[in-house]
Amino acid sequence: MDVTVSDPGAFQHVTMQCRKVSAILSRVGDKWTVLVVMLLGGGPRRFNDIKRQVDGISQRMLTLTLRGLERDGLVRRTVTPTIPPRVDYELTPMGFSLLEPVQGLGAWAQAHIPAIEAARAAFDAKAV
Amino acid sequence: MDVTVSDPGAFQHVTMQCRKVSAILSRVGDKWTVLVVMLLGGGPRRFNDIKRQVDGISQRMLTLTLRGLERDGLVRRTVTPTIPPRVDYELTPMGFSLLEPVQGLGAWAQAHIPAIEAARAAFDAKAV
DNA sequence: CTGTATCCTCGTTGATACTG
DNA sequence: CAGTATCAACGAGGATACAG
Repeated sequence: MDVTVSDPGAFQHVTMQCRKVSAILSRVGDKWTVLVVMLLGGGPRRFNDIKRQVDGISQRMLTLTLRGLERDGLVRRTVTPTIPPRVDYELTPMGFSLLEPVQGLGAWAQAHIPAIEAARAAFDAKAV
Repeated sequence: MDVTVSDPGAFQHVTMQCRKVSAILSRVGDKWTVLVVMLLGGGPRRFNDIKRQVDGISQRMLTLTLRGLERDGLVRRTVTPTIPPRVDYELTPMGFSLLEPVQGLGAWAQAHIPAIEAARAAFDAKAV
């Protein structure tokens, strides 16, 4: 992309855009969203499947997370009105397209875990 | 990377890793961190320069954000003990390396703003 | 200029219980 | 099974004042 960061001035007139981008980014930094998206990257899942695999998430939070993703058009919710009801969640094409940049960041994070932990240890050591 | 998401089973044994990655990702989703990192991508800045350019950030939050970045080894803090004191912040090599994946995600976000806003409008319309 | 120290509020989260 | 409703607790964040 031509989003050259080396131009400081570029930040003056994109503030508006930055807000929106920042808002979207915050969803990626969300405690559960990324985990759910990554999981759904493996294919459709039912509500309780997700709940079981995303360890530690509460029913409430899973509902909210899925609603948010659905609202943003990243996930599609399919209800099969049987008894008991069955609801499947799956990534939309846009949801899948998010997977790539997220994995890029995930790869960076994974690659730098040792360096970051070392830096923290060094920092904390200095701070007594 | 070989982080194939098409393999559902891959999530069973990387949970531990996922936690850490998720924690790092949450910093990217942080309200201010990304903005500061992007700004510093344009070169070293002084405390108040950042405060002015990252519009809306409080002194307290800027301090905390910079401390966090410094602790993680992403930003270097240089104090010049003059009167009044002068403190410069700049990205470390690791900080710069973060720029690339972050921009990847930023580009995705920017490219999908219209689609997401449309999806939200459609969703909200249905919900009455 | 560059922080630190309090206080206080608001939003987010989790636990729990209930419904279709 | 797949939610919704309600409530309590916690922590992030802003405002303000002060310090080196």
